[in-house]
Amino acid sequence: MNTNKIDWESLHNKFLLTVDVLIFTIDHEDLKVLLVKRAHEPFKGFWAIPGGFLKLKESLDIAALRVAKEKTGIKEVYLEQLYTFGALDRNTSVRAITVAYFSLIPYLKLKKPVSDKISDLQWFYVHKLPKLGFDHEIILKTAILRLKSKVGYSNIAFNLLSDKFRLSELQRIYEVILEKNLDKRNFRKQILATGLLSSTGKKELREAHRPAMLYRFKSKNVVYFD
Amino acid sequence: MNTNKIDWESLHNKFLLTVDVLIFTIDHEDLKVLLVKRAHEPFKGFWAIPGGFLKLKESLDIAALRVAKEKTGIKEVYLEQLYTFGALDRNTSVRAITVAYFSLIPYLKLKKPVSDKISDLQWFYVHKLPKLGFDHEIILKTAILRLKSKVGYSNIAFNLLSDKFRLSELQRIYEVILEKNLDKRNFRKQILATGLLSSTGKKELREAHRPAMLYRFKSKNVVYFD
DNA sequence: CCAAAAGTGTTATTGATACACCCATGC
DNA sequence: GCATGGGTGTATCAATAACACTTTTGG
Repeated sequence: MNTNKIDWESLHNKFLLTVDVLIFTIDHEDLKVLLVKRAHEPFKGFWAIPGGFLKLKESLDIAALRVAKEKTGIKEVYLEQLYTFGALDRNTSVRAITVAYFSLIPYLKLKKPVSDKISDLQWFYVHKLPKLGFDHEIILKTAILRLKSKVGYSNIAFNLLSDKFRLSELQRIYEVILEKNLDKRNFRKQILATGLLSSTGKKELREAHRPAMLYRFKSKNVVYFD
Repeated sequence: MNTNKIDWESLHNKFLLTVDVLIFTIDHEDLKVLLVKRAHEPFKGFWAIPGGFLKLKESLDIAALRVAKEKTGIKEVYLEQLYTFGALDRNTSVRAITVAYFSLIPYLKLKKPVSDKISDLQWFYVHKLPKLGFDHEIILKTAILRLKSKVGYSNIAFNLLSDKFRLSELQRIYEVILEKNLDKRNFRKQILATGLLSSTGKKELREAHRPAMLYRFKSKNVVYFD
């Protein structure tokens, strides 16, 4: 069997196969997602999850990484496959299958506002969303649910902070994702008990309160708890 | 934008998009998976996970259901999307993307041995597997892991039993999936505490021991615990 | 009466939750 | 000295884990 001999017509292979990437970050307010304003039909003018067509010589993971890099300018990002959406009515024109990924980015790595020129790329608070095209509201909800549940049994949320941080910052990340307040003492006990953090020994100064000890992650590799 | 005008060549859309379905059941021994012997290249003669090409007018879920029905003859099966596999080296010839699902079937619904004629369809204990084609060992491992973890926080395992059953049967299902023995008293306490079972009031007789109370699931809808 | 699976409660351990005050710094 | 967030320990409660004997039936 040779690639050249395949009769693609007969394989009923007329799908668009796209990879969409939900790019999340958490600022001092809330969870944010990066959206693009569509320049073409269908859903021209609507906001949508960034994505692209899968290339022939590209794995799904690499395609997702490419999209994430293109939009954020960051080379190393946390990426995880979310779900594949393939209902019949999810696109208005052509049959499209989308493999959705989500990505977590530390807010501090985004100092330069993402693509000044391209104003059709914009961060939105997930609780203040515009109208989205396609079935992207469903995809976004799926991603937020996954994030919320996975935070409970893994260290996935570490990927929303850069190397040095205060425990109170980490706690805020968890509070934003879980949408509830946590007890400071219990949080510290538990997070330190995982053994995944180490103190840098340094303290953050120049603020009008007692300086906080800075911690770092021993590794950002995802670890699953019981 | 009109479907007829799409230039499929230019979209680099030369993928095979398949839907593979891992069909599981548990007999008196262990967890089993249904495999097919491949009649054609690539991997001719190897055993593989049943699957098929996605049809143009068919959602992913429906495609998976079709495959599951074809192979088991059962209309209503539990199905769940597992993961989408799209590495470059997963197939020897053509670029193929596979959306994998898994399905759980009560052993008793399989009374008639699946497709007598088609001896290239066969159940295998997941701990006594033949050599599999493609990347199907990885897919299978992924599925087993998912099943194992999900049993811990959902009632997904209910789908491996038919309507009436003894608590000891249910316990065996859990033990097989978790690959460890459970304490009878604790298991009963916990499973009854979910409120998802109800006693039928009837007992199973004609066995050389004290007859067991038969239970049923109030619903097989998947419920997630904390 | 023997074999085989059904059924049943209590205790100990562990993990999760609730809760309030002093500390170090900048201004 | 006051405002601000940093840092710390204990007691209660809930969930989980460990553990052994009696019961009912068929043969």
